Parts: sequence; C-alpha cells; structure tokens
Amino acid sequence: MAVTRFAPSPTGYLHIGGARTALFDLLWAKKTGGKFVLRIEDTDQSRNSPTAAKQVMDDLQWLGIQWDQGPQVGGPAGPYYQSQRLDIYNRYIQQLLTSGNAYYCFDTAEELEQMRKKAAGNKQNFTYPRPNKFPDASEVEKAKAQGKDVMVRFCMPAGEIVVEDTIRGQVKFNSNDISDFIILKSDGFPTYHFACVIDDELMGITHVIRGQEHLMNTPGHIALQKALGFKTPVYAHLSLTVSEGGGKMSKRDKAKVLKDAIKKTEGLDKVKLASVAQISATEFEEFLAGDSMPDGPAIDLMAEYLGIELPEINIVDFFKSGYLPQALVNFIALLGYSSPLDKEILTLQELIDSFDPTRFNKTNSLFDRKKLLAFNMEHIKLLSADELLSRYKDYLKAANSPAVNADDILLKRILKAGEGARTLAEIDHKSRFLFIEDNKIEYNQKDAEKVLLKNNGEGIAMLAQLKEKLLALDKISEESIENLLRGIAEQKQVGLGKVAQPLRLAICGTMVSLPIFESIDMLGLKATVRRMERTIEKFANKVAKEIK
RNA sequence: GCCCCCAUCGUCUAGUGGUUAGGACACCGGCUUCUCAAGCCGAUAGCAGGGGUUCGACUCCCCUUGGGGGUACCA
Repeated sequence: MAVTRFAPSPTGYLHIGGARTALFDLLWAKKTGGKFVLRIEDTDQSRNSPTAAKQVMDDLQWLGIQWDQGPQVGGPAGPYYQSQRLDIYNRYIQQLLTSGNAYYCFDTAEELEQMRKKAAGNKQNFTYPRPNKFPDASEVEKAKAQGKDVMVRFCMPAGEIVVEDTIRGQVKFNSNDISDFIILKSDGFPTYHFACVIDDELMGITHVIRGQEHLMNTPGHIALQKALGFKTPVYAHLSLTVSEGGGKMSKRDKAKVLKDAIKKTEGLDKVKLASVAQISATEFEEFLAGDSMPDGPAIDLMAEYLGIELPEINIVDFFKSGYLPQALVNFIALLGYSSPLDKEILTLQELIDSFDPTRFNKTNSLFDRKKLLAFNMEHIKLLSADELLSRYKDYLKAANSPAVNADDILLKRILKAGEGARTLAEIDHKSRFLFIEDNKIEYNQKDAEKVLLKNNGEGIAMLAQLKEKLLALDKISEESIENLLRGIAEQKQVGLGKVAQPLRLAICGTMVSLPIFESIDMLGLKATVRRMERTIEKFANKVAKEIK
C-alpha cells in the first residue's frame, strides 16, 4: 500500500517531465492499492501564477491521471495548497528552534553572494558558516527593529547520510558538503525543503517518487526527518528526460528555438513583439541577451505572432499538435522504465496492472518525437469510433479549426477516411478543403504545375472530360465515383493517378488530401464541379501560353 | 571548482557470469498504392576505452573518457 504524491509548483503549464513523475506516482499507488495525493507547492510568492494550479490540474486530468486526495477532491490531510498551511510549518519551525536544531540568521543577499564568491575563489564548495552561538530572542528583536531580513536555517548534523534509493541503491553523502539550508524565508514562507518534509509526514506519504534533480536534496530532507522524529519514506529518483540538444527537457528548449528565430528575423518590431508577449521591454531584452526567461505564456505568444513552431514541451502543446493523451501516457511510461509485458503499446490500465518498481532504469532518456508519432498512430487505431470522435472534437476546438462546427456524421466519415494518420492534426489538415468556400481554394503553384500544366496541360484536359462524365453520373456515391475514375483510367490506359491527381488539385488546391473517392462524395457533386470549373478557368490560359 | 548520478544499435529499451546480444521507433531497400500517410517484406546497425577478478565477462571491481544533475530566501 503505497501513498504517493505529485507536488508541482504552479508556475506554468504541466510539462512532460512533471507528467512522467505524476504518472509513476499514480502507477505505484494504484498497483499497490494505495492512494495518490496531489499537493500544490506554492511557497514561492514571486513565481506562482494564480491560474497555473488550475492548468496543471486540467492537464493531469486530460492525461487521465486522477488523484485520490488533493485540491478539488479533498482528503484527510488538507489543505493541499502549501500557502494555506503556514501555521503548521511555523509550529515545526518553533520545535526545531527550541530543540536547537535550527537557528535564526540575518544575512542579506549581497553578503551571501560575497561568501559564495570567496569560497569559489578558494575552489571550495560553499557551506554556510554556522555561528558558534545561535542568535537569541533579543538579537532577533533587534534585527527586526533594524529592518533586517530574518530567516531560519536548519542545523545540519555531522556525519554520513545514506539515501536508500529504490532505483539507485545506496547513495552516500558527507554532511560536511551540505550547507545549513534555509527552512524559513524572510517572507514567512517555508522553503521547499521544509514544507515538503512536513507535508510528506502529515499526509502519510510512504513513497517519494521524483526527478533525479532532487537526489542532492534528499540527505537534507532525511536529516530534517530525524530531527523532527519523522519516518523516512521510500525514495525513488527517476532518471531525467533530456532533449536533443542535451540537457534536461524544459521550456528552455522552446526559448532557444524562439530566440534563434527572432535573431534571424530581419526588421523585427521588437516593441510590438514585447507587447504581444505581454512583457516589458527590459524583460524582452534580457530574454534575448541571456538565460533569463519570461514565465507564463510569453514564449508561446511570441511564437504564434511570428508564425513559428516550437517544440512541444508542455502537455497542452501536445494536445494542440493533435496527440492523444493515451499515446503520451504510454510513451512517457516507457522512458526510464520498461514494461514486463512483451508489447509496447499499452493502455493506462495495462500499465497499472503490470507496474513493477524494479523495472526502472538509471539512465537519462532522450525524448524521441518520431517514436511518439508512431505510438500516437497506434493509439488512434485503438480508439473506438465514438471515443475518437470525442477526442477529435476537443482537438478541433483547441486548434481553431474551421471544422469545429461540422456535424458528427461528417466528422466520423473524415476520421474513417483518415485512417493511418499519425496525429489528429494530419486528419484536420487533409480535410480542411471541405470547410473552405469553393472560390477560396488556394492552389499550390508547384503542385498545379506538375499535375495540371505539364505535358501541354493534360491535367486540364482531363478535368474537362471528367466534369462531363461526373455530371452524367446518375447516382453519386463513393462506389460510383470510384468506378467512374477507374473506368476512365483503364479506358485511357493510364494509371489512376493521372485522373485522380488533377481532380484532387482542383478540389483541394494541393496534392495531399483524404482519399479521392471519399473526398468527392463528402464535398458533393455540385461543389466538386464548381471547383473543377474554377480550376479550368484559372489555368486554361496558362496552358495556352505554354503551348505557344 | 566542489558534490552526486549515469554509460547496450541513431533513439527507447530487454539482458542480472556461459545468448547467433532480443524487441520497438527511425533510417535504408523492395512490394503495394489516387496523394500524404498506412500496410507488407527485407537489410544495416550496439555492449565508450583501459586495467583487473574469473575457466569464462555486456553482466562484478577500479581508472579514464563522455553525458547528465546539483551547487538559491526556485521547486
């Protein structure tokens, strides 16, 4: 019976790394018949956005990762927002202060910076110089009166600390390397290290599953647990997901692509761009110049304005690109973990039922988008027609597709005709022609050249003949259209392509669409003919010119 | 700099002293084909390097190299 928790800090959308951690939290809890707790770690007043917690929860739910205890659903150990638990933390701070395991300090950021520089100059790892005598109440009062910042640090005990990690085995740390870290900030909020230890105990968390970036924090947490008389949970530090460029996969990957694009764009209106992104000119310049990155939607807003595509990092990015949550869940579950089942395409339920915590591996993994695409295709095939339809409608809405208002029957036909697509976006793009007015079709010049104009305009000639025969058809159906087109091809001793491609170009403007018979049937005879006529009209004189 | 983690095909991985080192995705070739996909068939491809231990190392130990993480009044 494992009680696990996912503890995001609400600074933006849920990203792929967080989703993976949450997934394994869920798998572990469900497999053992335990509970999965969601806790919002909003102890950084400057970085938390009020909407982010909601976004994170929406994303989790979209993925099908539902928590048993936490915001929206409640539970025995609430509240589940850390910002609402300040009085609890304060009680434990007092306990530590009284027992001599913590002490006040008053350093400014500048003073700390100086100490760090000095340590670096000596090629030494910086650890906070613990005072021989801890400041007493009167000194605290004095510091407060002088307007100084007051923080509380944890007194790191001496000796070796061993982390027993399910994935990594024993990892040993020397306490001398670990600084007396701050547990209470000058704004009265606890730091992550403190709040998480308190809450894990109070919420009965038995298994802490988190990214490897937290491994170094663990000895400090264990020391804290000992000082407080808490139990130490089972730890499992997950290998990280890295991106092609190397480095932990994060929104920095998006920032990099965006920055490069901005630098390449000539005559760019930077003031306008900053305003689009809803950031100040200073923030914008800092973003361009260095490593700083605006929080929130700024990066996506700029990319949208510039019309460039950024790599998907956040869960919503994948949603908007036409991925299925089932595919995403399946894919990230197989990063740093392998299923005991002898297949790779797995449902969430299969993942839960077969979950085996000994099957994690220690190596970082690269997020391979091509493989995700393949998984997505398989999961599209796995869905029932109704499930697919429902997902597709959600997608169309998110993608602002003109197909949003189409009725279910048409959408189902499109979905059927689009079988084999790798993303919902592909299906949408291949069927956009159905939702454009006849006279708004834009022709791809290269494609038109190839199928209409080449060989003295044989494509145009084909269209003219086709039009007559299509009109003569007494009953239009996929079958009758297919028979007609195949008949013509046979009669003329040419491949079906010679007949179908000009037709496709006439109705879609491009050489890529859903299969031609279905396409025409869905479009309808009248619209098809109108588009053919328009195409003939538009290109006939070009053919004449070429013949000259 | 210091601390910590890691190392099997291009990628995700199986493998726990004796295997023809297996699968999936990608790539390449072929078939199929009304486009893009899809489908079918096939091929190429891997134990980072060096020392040990052992009758025997992909597997255990050490070193080197490489990659990653941490080094905040962020989480």
